[in-house]
Amino acid sequence: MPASQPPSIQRLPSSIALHGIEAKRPRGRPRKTALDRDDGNRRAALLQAAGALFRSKGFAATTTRDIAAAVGMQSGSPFYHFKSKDALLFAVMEEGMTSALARQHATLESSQELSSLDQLRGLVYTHFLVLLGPQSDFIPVMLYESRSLKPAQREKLSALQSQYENLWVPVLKALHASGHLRAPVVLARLLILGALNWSVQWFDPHKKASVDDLTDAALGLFVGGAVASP
Amino acid sequence: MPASQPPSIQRLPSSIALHGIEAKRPRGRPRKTALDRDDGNRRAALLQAAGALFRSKGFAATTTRDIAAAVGMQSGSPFYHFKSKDALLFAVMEEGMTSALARQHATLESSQELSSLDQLRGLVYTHFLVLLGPQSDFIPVMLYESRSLKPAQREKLSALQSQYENLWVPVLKALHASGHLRAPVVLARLLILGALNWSVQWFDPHKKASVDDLTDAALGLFVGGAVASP
DNA sequence: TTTTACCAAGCGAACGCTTGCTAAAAATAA
DNA sequence: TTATTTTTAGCAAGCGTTCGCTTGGTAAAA
Repeated sequence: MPASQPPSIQRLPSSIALHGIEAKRPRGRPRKTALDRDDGNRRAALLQAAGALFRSKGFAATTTRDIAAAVGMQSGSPFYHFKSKDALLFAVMEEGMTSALARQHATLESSQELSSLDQLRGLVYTHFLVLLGPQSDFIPVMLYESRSLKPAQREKLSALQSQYENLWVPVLKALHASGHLRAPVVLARLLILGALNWSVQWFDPHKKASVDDLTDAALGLFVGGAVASP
Repeated sequence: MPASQPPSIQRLPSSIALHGIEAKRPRGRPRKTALDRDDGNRRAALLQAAGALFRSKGFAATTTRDIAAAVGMQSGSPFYHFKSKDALLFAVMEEGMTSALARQHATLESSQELSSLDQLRGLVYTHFLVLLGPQSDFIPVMLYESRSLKPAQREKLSALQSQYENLWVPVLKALHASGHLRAPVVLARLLILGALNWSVQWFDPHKKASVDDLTDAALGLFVGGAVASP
């Protein structure tokens, strides 16, 4: 058995630790052969477990040991993949926000020729899916735990966040112009997103109301009895 | 170590100021005996400081030392007034919820003869005040930290909570019947309260929008473009 | 075909520090 | 005095994080 290794080993190659959403294999060489281990999945598993725990217990009340145990690791191991607990939180949020943005972009693109009203329906529906769909703890965590971030991280995230909010503005403006929306656009956006976001607190997939029902109710509430004057 | 605010004035018919939990103070003799627990302002100061800290940092991230320091005490002293950190959290929430209930009862009583629409306006306005008014960290704490409670405590609180929610139902039902509200009453209640509650996340008293503006916007959004009404 | 060198991935004990909470003593009224 | 409130000093548990070390595996040299 090889006894010991040279004294100065550079562990933790820093190029990997902080890499983005999808852990790419080291530059150049495709490292998969024969019995390829499930490699990149461990980092993703950590993200998902952390998301679920942060959501149900809160960030401060979740220990790194909890997270490790949830994916079958020992206490110190998550720190190979993430440099700190904070970094893990940030990664969860960034992942969620990036994915949500992409989904809403797709929604808007595919509803480009529809009425503003149907565009809003698309935004609302996708937003509900992002919040309440399967495996989506990431956005709720972002909504409820961003105070645990360091300022620099929060700044990065709120940039993504206002990008997301701005997607809604043109649609709401059009609805306001056509008389469907009877409230100042800025406040309307805040109130509407609030109503949707809050669903995280009470929505129960086992109850009868579906995401479709929610979408209908929301649209009825916000722009239901409208059209007003031509 | 600042934090003592000037005596804040309430803007609504309120003979029901922050009082809350059973006050067993014999009117004639203000003498304290063994059974007459402290009603001094130290306990209230602890409640208020805890509320502010729980709100800004979260329950788990707030230490009992933080709370003690905020009222100029040493680390062990809060435990003379509250038997545990949990009990302090519960007291904050119960105090807030009791006071909010009283305020809404008063609102409804004083608007009994008005139209359903104006009754809703009263409920919305008072709700905004409870959330955003001066010295009101109690309800936001309840909204965002109830997962930190023990089941027994949570149960007690959610009883108060559904009492609060049920105040809205008759008004919403009437509006639904008259065609002002275009969404199922139950979902409408959840969405509306969500929109209002979320304001805690973005409302800034230094910005131009006032609570009155918010109330107008909310009513416009929810029941704005509706049937012919006087 | 074997050896060598190296790698990513994870283990798990240990460290320094913070936490909620306690008990005794001290201070402050009544 | 006695009763109430606060300070003081600390404990035991738990926290995030570190670090020396092992493991399963690969690629290239021998």
